[in-house]
Amino acid sequence: MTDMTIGKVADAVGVGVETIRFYERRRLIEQPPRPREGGYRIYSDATVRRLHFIRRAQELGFSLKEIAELLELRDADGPRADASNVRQRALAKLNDVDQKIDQLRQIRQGLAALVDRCPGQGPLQCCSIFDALEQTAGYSTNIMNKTE
Amino acid sequence: MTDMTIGKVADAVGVGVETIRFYERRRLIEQPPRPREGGYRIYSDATVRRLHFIRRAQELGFSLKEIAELLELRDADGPRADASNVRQRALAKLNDVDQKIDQLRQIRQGLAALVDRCPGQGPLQCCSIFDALEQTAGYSTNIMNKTE
DNA sequence: AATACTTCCGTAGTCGGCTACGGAGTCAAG
DNA sequence: CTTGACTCCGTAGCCGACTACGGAAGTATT
Repeated sequence: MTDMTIGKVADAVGVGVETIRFYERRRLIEQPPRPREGGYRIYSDATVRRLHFIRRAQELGFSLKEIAELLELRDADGPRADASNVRQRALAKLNDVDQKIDQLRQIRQGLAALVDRCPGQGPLQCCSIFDALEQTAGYSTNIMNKTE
Repeated sequence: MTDMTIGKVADAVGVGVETIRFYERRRLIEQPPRPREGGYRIYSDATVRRLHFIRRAQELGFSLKEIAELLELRDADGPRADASNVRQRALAKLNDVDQKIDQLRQIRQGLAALVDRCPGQGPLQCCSIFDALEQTAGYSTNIMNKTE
């Protein structure tokens, strides 16, 4: 594996160079070691993986702040980690995640219902996609019943 | 139905007054009729429904820009309005959502395992758990939601 | 060695989506 | 008719997450 300088890492992870430096400033990753002051940053595999994690988690709807918390949880691996604290935070996160999943399920259901009711061709007046979304009432989406 | 002034509408739709004016500036809704210059805005049912639509669509993961496009499509009420276009967007979103749910399940599982294996004391060493998210390989969900 | 490319840094700008401010004008209840 | 809540408007600020700039210095290529 060649020296992973910032540009290569950026390509590998699928983000911009500036974004990586931005994450560094935000303390999401450490500044990687460099040969002498002012040299180029050389990234370890671990850091590259960490960056992958950050992107994935972001795709999942976690904010950078939340991601920092998740990473902290993992970093708490070690002799000084206060396990009960970690456990508690893990539980809290688990809760968050469950909520997110629920929310996404609702969204999914809504979209599925829309797709289902939308003919996919012809003028829009025949497409009830908008009607469903205009309902004042809350989530009374009974149209769909087979989400899984 | 009483005169729907902006505050009532805001309450009904579940957004702030400023948000409605913001949507107006963004051309998501028209400025509603008012009794003489400088009077209060009085909202029609249609506009209130439109606002509901906007909120719902947002919950479904559409950005304001995308919503504007959807509304435009509908406003172009007539032979040129193409439902398949709308349907396709919805399908794309549905796909995104499904992927997100899958990944969240992975995280959930990881967190659950973490909680499970960490009894609340002692050092942690259960943290290869987030590995799934660190995988380099694989698809890259388009976080930016660029549907084009 | 000369050239070309990459990275360095700090600061500033952008974009989406609101949210706040403040001093007027409007309207409905008492 | 006064009071007080609501609304008017424009502009400014905020937050999150980047993205751009530009000149200097570090590497790589030939």
